[in-house]
Amino acid sequence: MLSAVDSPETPLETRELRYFVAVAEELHFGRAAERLGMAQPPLSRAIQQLERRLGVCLLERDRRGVRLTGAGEVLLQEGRAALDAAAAAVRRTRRAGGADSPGGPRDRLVLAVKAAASHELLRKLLDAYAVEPGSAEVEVLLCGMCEQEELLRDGRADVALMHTPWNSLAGFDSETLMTEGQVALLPAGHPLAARETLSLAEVRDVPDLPLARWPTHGTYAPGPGPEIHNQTQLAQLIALGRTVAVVPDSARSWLWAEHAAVPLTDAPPVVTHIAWPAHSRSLALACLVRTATRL
Amino acid sequence: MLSAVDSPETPLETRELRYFVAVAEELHFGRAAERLGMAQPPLSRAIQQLERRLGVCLLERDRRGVRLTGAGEVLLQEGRAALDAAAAAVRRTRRAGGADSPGGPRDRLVLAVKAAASHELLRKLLDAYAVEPGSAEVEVLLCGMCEQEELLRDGRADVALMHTPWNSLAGFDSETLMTEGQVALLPAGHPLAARETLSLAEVRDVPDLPLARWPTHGTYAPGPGPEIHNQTQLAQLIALGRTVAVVPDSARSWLWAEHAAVPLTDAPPVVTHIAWPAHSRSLALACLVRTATRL
DNA sequence: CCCTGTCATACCCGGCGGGTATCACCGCGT
DNA sequence: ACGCGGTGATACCCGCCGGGTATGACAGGG
Repeated sequence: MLSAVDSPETPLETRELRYFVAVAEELHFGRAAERLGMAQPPLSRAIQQLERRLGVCLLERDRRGVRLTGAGEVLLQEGRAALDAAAAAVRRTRRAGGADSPGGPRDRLVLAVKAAASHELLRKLLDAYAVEPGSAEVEVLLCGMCEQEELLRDGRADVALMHTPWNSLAGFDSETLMTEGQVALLPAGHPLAARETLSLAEVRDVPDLPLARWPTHGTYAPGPGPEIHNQTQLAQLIALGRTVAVVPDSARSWLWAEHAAVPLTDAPPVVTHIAWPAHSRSLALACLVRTATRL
Repeated sequence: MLSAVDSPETPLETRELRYFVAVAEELHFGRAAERLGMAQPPLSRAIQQLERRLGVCLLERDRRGVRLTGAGEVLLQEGRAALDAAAAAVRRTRRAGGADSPGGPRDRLVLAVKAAASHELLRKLLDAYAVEPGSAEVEVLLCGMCEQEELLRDGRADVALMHTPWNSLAGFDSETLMTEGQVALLPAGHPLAARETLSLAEVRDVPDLPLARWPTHGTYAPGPGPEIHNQTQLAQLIALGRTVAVVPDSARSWLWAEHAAVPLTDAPPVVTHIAWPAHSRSLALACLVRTATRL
């Protein structure tokens, strides 16, 4: 009631964002406070202050738990992005601080790649880049299926190999490297393994072979198939005749004798991109991108 | 190859970022402090703390003034982005707070358009959108030549019409709307006005007609021509025979009798895009984009 | 009913962000 | 050469606010 409209530019500290994001993710003040390493009352107070400062109701406190309002959803998303940006600022500054050359910052690149991605492309890229004149040391950061975006956003990586449609290129600069089709991966002895081609619908409807489920941003879509954590596990399950999977053509390079690959007619093509944070101005990065597009 | 030990994750408050950005932009602690509405000593101390926390030297204090180190340049750029993200979080949350509909946030869109942009496209877009089922109220925010990117980044706008090569689409999602050539705009009586076509080199080298200079991000490139602030001024100067300008085809809609437009053979085409912050999930926005791409 | 688990309130304290006064240092003017 | 102005750095103090502990209000469940 006192400072009703204190609003003219109150820039919102990252501490407040961290607090809100924690609460919004946990939907529970106690757990959020624990995660933040603090007590619950000051956290409650901080969120209240935040709501008053924004003049917006962010959470609906039902006696039993907490729910996000529409504005809360927005702040959760935007707040995560802002926190990522701040974290990226710290990481990139620290990295630039080591070797201090005013013209072109950092002579080291962190490249994020799916652990399950095609090894061949990566190998060719690294080999070609290593002999480039402007090349820098490249640290390869192997990650899970959908982590590249986060790594790039929060500064843990400088550049990534991404695969649409699984990764989103939103918010990054990117160049297309290659396009490939997809194949159904099934046990060699299965009746469908003899087919020349298959459709997605056929693969999905095999009664004795539930389609394997990959994690998307840490969570698994509901379904009958097994939850896949890594490529070896998937290969094993297919060899055992327990599941079928839809994978890019390049997965053929790691097929077992017990596997069969059948081209899919209507699966979306998988496009490999090299992506980096918008507005990057590192010479080493530009050189890597150039090398990649020329491979 | 292993990442070095980052210090125990000190997430960097936006206050510190504001301080550093101010100092980095002013390159002067006194002026920066004044701009921040505070005294100089605490600002010095804050920057020192920041440098110690990051373990990086950001500024080179020469007795006379201050210069940025390489790491400082990085932090300036990244810090601005992070501050924009935080500001955007505040603005978008406030806007979402008004009408609280948990499914689709905000039923109002702010569209940023160059004041000098083609009126026709905008008119068609707004008319077509108004009759769409999922449409929202659209506030048109007229801005200068290069402000759309900042408006979109810091949340003052939800969507923008941009024109490459002047605007950069880096960091945004976008769709292409139209492509047009460019023409030379010169006084009707000028000898070159009778030509069928011209080349950029010819336009640049007219001795009595220096090429007009548009601001790029608030600053003017050096050159002999007059500095242009708005379309009316440009039209006047051309009509007076004082300058020549290179403008998109669509500028023909506002030609005066005293003007002549001659197509350029080698000018880069101007592409109009509709762009919005990556990861926007507003239904109203999606509908606007769909409308735009269809007309 | 009481017990449990939730978030909110009340109150206190210490740290730190910010202000004032001052210093150390250099370039420059006469 | 010397003082002067202007730079950023240091010293010190204080008030605010972020955070902790204790407790309250209120719902659901045994």
